[in-house]
Amino acid sequence: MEIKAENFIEDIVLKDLENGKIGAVQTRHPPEPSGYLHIGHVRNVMLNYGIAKKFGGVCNLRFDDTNPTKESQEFVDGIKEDVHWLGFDYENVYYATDYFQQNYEIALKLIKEGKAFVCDLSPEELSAYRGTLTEPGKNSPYRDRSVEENLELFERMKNGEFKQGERCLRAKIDMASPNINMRDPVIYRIQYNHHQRIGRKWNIYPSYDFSHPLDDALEGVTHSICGLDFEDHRPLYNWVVENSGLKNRPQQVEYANLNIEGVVIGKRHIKRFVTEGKISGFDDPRVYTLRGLKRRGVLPESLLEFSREAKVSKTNTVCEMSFFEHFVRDTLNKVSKRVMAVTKPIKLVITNYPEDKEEDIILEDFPQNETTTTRTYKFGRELFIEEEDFLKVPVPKFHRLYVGNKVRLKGAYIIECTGFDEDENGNVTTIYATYDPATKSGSDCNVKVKGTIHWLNQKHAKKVEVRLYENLTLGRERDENGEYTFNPNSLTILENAYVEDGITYTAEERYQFIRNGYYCLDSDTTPEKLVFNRTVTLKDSKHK
RNA sequence: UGGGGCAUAGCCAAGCGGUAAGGCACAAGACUUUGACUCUUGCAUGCGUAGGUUCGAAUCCUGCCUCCCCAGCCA
Repeated sequence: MEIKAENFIEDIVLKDLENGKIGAVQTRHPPEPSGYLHIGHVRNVMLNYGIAKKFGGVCNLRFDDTNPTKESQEFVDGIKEDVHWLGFDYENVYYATDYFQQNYEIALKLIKEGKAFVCDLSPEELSAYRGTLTEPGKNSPYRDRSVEENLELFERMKNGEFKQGERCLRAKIDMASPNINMRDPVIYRIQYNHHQRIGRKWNIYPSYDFSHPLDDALEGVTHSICGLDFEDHRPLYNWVVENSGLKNRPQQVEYANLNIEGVVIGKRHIKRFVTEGKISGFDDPRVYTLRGLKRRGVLPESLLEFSREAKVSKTNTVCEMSFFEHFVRDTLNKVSKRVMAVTKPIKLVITNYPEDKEEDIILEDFPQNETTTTRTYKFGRELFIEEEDFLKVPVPKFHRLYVGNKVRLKGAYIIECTGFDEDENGNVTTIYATYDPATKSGSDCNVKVKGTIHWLNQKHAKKVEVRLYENLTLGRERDENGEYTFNPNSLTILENAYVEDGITYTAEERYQFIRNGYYCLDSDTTPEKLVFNRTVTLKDSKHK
């Protein structure tokens, strides 16, 4: 079977394979454990695992844990869980800290070759020496220290003899480079914070620009896939690899991150809202972390499909919310149990139906599948129907209830509306209708109606809570610290709904509340109280 | 005013010198015991812009404009 490249990254990989530049592909998924994975990460995860799998290579999970001030074990565990939930199995779990000894030895080698030096400039001075976007930088006065002095100083940095920020190790490249990343970048800094994994073992930490290419080469990564924002770092990435003395030659490939219109993805903001107590946690259903999405009822298949269909390119991608929701609906439509529910109940009386009579109405859970499980509704004289399914005065193309019109009660009979009561404010209080016994669902009847509505027997309706979510967004205002405020519209909207009492709901199932959207049980559900989260609405907005 | 990128429909995107794929959204219609799903049809004389090369240009060349990224001892 011929393997075809589906995007420009696969194209690069395929060509490298074909012309023998590499023997087998190897990739890595390199999250920094400084937050939970969010929807934007899915494509990166998928690209790395997907390409490795497609071309018969391996993909390792590697935590880029070179900055203990931002990282924690909580995020390491969380990311592993999330990757697993998405459906990927990593062959190996590595940590950048695994390579600290090798990183250190390569730093020593660079110093000995005169390609790195210890700099005493303070962070502020270093910044001033770096120059600006339009002006070249100036050489550090410490740039020409002898190899011996550099070696000694670096050793003392390692031994913890200096304060944080007092000295650093820099690569000796070119202070006049138009690419700021090449102006003698810092490759090692002093760091005394406790590290979640290695404690206080090291006093010096390699920077991303130094450790990442080295770790790629050390692991045998062939293609180092990353965001567009690292394009400027590629020359430095290559410089490090070339001067490392390592024989592997990993190649950095950049692509555009995937965003969704109006969705807050920044770790910084999400963390802040958690800390400020604005949201319940990283799994708040209003936020697009994988856990938030999961709690809201989104299935991993939808995320994968979404990420696959939002094609990879190098243009800044911001897709519409409707594009994402399409995949959520598409997946849910295939797996959701169909259940009747009423959110705004209005009383319907079938005037020619006996008061004491009750009938079992059996509906299939999955009308479109072979699955034959069913649920039972009790039909009776007094029902609830959805407020919006009735209009005092019909509008054109409205096919549901109004006086004189016929509709089918889902799974039961065809009824004809005969009248209604209203209160002094003109609000409809009760609707009256007659049913036609010959039209029972399943029987051969010639009556055709355009509308079908759902219903619940008042006596068997159980009140539940439903939560609708507005996506987390940032307000326009800034607070006293200059931070964007939490948009007050990003609320949880609590509503009541009624469902059939005799049905058991479980956290594993997804439900399509007919004509109301897809729901799942929230983790706040208790035996006494059923709480549903609305995942996404049905694609039905006309004549509401 | 430096460097690095990207420009094709409302959104995402294919296209790589031979006459603009596909998906989302939208619109119309069919079907329907969910106005869902499914199906059918429509949707760029046009590829940021101005020139040039060519029998022929979204594709090649030149100029210009827009937008994104870079001045952490973050990643």
